[in-house]
Amino acid sequence: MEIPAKYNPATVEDKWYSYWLENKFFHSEPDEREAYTIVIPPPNVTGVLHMGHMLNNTIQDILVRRARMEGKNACWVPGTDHASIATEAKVVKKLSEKGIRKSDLTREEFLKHAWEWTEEHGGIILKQLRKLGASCDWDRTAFTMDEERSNSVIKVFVDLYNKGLIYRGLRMVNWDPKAQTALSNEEVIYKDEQSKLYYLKYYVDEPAGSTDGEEEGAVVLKPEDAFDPAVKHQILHRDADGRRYAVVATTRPETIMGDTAMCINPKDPKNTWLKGKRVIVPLVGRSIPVIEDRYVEIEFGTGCLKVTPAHDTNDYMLGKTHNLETIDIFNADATLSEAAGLYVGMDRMAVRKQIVVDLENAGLMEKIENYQNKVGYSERNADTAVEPRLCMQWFLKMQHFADIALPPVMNDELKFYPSKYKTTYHNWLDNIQDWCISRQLWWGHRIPAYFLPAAEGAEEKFVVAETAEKALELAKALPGYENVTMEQLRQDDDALDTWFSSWLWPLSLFNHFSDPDNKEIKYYYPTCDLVTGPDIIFFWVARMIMAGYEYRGEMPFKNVYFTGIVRDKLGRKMSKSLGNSPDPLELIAKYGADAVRMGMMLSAPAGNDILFDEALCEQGRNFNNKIWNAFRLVKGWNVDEAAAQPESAAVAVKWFGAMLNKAGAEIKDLLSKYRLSEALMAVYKLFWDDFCAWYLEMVKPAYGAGIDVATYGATIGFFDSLLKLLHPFMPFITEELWQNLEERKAGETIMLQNAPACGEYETELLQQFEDASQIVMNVRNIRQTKGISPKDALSLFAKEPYNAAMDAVIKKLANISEINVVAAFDTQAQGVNFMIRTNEFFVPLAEHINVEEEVAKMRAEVEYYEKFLKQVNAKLSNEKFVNNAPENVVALERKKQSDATTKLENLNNRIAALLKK
RNA sequence: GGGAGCAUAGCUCAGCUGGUUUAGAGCAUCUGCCUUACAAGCAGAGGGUCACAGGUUCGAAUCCUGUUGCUCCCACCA
Repeated sequence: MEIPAKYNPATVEDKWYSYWLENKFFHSEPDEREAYTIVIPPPNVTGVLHMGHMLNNTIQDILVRRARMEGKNACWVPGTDHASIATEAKVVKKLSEKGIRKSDLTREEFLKHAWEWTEEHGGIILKQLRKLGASCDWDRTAFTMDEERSNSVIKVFVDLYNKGLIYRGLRMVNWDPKAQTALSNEEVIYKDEQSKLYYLKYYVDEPAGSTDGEEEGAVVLKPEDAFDPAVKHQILHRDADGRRYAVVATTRPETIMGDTAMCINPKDPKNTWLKGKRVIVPLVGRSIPVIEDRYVEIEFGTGCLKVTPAHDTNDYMLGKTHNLETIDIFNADATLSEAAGLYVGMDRMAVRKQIVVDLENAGLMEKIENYQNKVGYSERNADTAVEPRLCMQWFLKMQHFADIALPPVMNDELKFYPSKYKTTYHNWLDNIQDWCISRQLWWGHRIPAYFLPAAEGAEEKFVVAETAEKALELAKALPGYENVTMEQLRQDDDALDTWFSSWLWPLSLFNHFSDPDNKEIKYYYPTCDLVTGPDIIFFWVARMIMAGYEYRGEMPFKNVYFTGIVRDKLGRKMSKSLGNSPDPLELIAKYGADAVRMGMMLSAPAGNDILFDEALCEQGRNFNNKIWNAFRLVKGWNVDEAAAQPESAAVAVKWFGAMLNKAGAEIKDLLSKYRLSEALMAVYKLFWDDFCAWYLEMVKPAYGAGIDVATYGATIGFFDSLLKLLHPFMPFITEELWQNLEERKAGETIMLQNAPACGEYETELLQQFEDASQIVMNVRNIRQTKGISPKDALSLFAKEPYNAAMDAVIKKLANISEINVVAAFDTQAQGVNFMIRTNEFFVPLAEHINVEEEVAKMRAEVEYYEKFLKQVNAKLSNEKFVNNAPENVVALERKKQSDATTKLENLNNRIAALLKK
């Protein structure tokens, strides 16, 4: 059979993925085996695969495949998230391209479009996951808005409301004016921005020339004067007409129409003259009081703060404490409302530009400074600055959940990898804020609250129930509402935050809420590992833990593996605008899925960011090719029934068997600690270095000769074990080669084989081989430096004591004709000597020797060992060391001492012998 | 402003409770090879004052303190 010299992934990957699907190898049903469960972090239903998914899902697939090969009943449940705000934004955009505005549609019409979009584009990402080999149980594919998941959400909402944990309240929320919805605190991303600090003049509401409140020593500042915020005396401003004014620094001059007070710190010496006065809002002309509150930072700006309770969280708090009026000057889309009086209908950003001009023209602008501040942006609408806005929203009380979710993580019942995220988790739970769960969106789970007709001005009444029918029943039970009709009930228009469905994911996937005692949830829950990014530790991980304990009294998963963020090789985040994000599918097409998986894993220790470089995929591809060619070699051998097993092969088989046991145990240990990249590196070295570079070279028959039965059988067995160790990392090539390694029955797969058992091994054998390989490398080095071809056989002298166990191997790999064990080397012979540990070796080389060179080399060694010995001696002559250090450490130092002494003796003897001639 | 983490070879990282011959790996580099599995390869080699400064200790990359430089998270300084 002729096998091509290069591995071509494209020809095998689809074939084996279909084979796995046809045979339902990914499908899991509860049985008597131990369950191993992972629920996928559901990607956005309309999303496409990016490098982050590639990393995350590769890790999950490795864990799942490994678990399967450990005999566990592995179940990886896939699904997608409805991602309410992101998806709704996409649908709105698509509709607007067709000239349709959302406001022109009814809720039902809009949802019809959204579902169409979801069905058309949804699930593309799940198809893409197949390309990378993901072994998800596709029969279980779920969606956060399918029937079971939706019912779960509604049940939970009603339950939490009945428990008194959900409430409705007028609060300052983060408003996304583009999507026109509230956002949770977690959905706001703050970015540093270069902006301006505007210094506005607020004239005091008093006649020109007043001096009321001024103390002696008060300084009258001119606009051009430098302003020192730390001054300890009064500072005031007076214009040419003798009118006094205060200066307020603000980044948002467009909000002055909503000002209802000016605030100073009562302890601020600069501004005491303002106490009890009223000032006039520039341009607007409205008179507002000066209030005092210690919240104001004395040294910021001028120490005067404009208070706009409707448009700033802190100002809102101030407004509450000081009973200030609240003037909401913005519409929902952040244009100015009638209440503003000025600039009505203009967008806030346009108003900012215009009002600056108008203030300057009116002489009300003291100065403008450059200023760097933080501006909040919507996480899902990246170009939209959020606006603090006061409105009625639904909240979930979080303290109860923080209380139940903190202990299990802190005491390691539920483990985080890496554990540093425990601190992050702890801090967040310690300062937990109530969760704003309502969104003014249509795409999502509609809040099951129903408002009742109420008299003008009376407080709105509502009932919360799973269905409108139940709501009506509840309503009729209320005093005065006995005759209320279905038509009079009005369901809340808002939808729930996406994460309000995601936090139930491990529960709702196994139908906990419709049937809490069902067989599946009992079997698969708690799930085993969760693999996700640290960026959603609050959004998702923490909240799943809360829901898990609240509804099942049990953790949702035993371990959380936090992946890093995929960056480019310069350490920059991958982003569309930088164009530094490769398309995973293109990479797979170019290098093969196995190679890309390996490329991702090579540099991805848990929790560390991975600096992705396409060169890593190349390394993966090269490794695939290496495996492929090893296979070609082995399958190309002719088995010779009559051939006896050569000594070198017998030794090689024994040695590699030991090696495999050792590496297998190491790999198992690394995997159990989630050190996947190190586990992969261990397999890589085992295959490339130990198996290919050493073992195969040792057993390789001479050209044209056949291989004996025993060696061939052992080699096939080793290859089989290696493929199994590799399979979780590189599923496709390992299945392809495993299927061709030996006759297989229909329906067999490497996927369901047990990982090689790792038993005891002889450490002595490994040490002997270590020495032998050192000898081989020394001889090769001699050949290289002396220009001797590997084809010319050399002879080797070994000084007693010497263990000849590996002689056959040394002869074969170093092309040595004979190994002579002697008591002393012939001082007359020309050649090169070397040492392995304290053993001396000598290669006679009649004509290649330059005595001076050899002596110089050995003298350098002498120098090295003398220095070394001096250090060791110093240690050993230190009484404190000998008395305090543990016995084994002292013994080791003595061994070093005697070894170094022997080496020095050897070297000096050899130098003397060389020079004698 | 608060908190966490990091700093070891050109790059990416191991180095666990301090002691294992004056620090390891992969990649990259250099030298020699188209040797009959593989040039996507083979053989060999070079490369580090473990960020800096103190301290603890018989002994420190490892523990402590400080300094510097990065990274991330949280927080309402207009």
